[in-house]
Amino acid sequence: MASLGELERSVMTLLWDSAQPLSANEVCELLDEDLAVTTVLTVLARLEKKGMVQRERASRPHRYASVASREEHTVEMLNEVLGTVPDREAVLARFIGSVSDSEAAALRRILG
Amino acid sequence: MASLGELERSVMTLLWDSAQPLSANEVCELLDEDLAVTTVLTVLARLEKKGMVQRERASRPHRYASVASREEHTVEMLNEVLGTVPDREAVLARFIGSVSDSEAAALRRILG
DNA sequence: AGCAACTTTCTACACGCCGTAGAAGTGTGG
DNA sequence: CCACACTTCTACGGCGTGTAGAAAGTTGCT
Repeated sequence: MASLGELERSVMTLLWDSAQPLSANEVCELLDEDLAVTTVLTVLARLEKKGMVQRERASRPHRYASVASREEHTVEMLNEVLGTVPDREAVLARFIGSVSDSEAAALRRILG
Repeated sequence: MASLGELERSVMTLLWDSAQPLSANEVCELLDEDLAVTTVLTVLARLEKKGMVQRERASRPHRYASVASREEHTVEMLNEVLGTVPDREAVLARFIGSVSDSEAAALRRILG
């Protein structure tokens, strides 16, 4: 269970794209919506509880960073989806049948 | 958006595994929990609204069948997950790096 | 030390989804 | 036409999420 709401995802996207951990205020400014900083703090706390961000409590203001990279997290999601079926390979076969030629080529390359 | 709750998933599983369309009563009996038929009907109606089941309104009782196979649906889910990220291939690369040897072999076979 | 400004925590509310099902409505075989 | 089976309508409670004010905590300055 690591699915994200819309705002949660926006926040994660910022953290994923940032080289540095960010403060709640920085996140708040980078999000271009007009949100109270407490809203952002709530979301960050929830993401922390979900294990998706870690917070440096030492520094003031606290700084937040993603625990896993976007790719790692997305792979987890893929595996979660694949975990709902009895036959992963059947699904993967069909998935591969549905991707573009160039992506199929990329997959072949990756698989060596 | 075609994510499923727990009961919804149980119902879909029955429909996916059934060769024939099923009535609400049949679903209710096959689910081994002790649910009211109206509960099952509600869930089936919601699944219909989500576009996941189709209902034969002609026959009485109505019979319900899945619209897409389990594999088709799951592939849709995979694509939904992959749609949340700007670089599908980066995720797929990492995914492939995470699968077992035998599954990697299967993927190679599928890719031809 | 004491205040001002900033930051964090606590609490809360609304909304939508889901599990759950009773009450009321509708159709059908005898 | 009536009992029975089936369906629709309505509803409620819980949970996740977006949203944020009020209150509490911290820090730096004078």
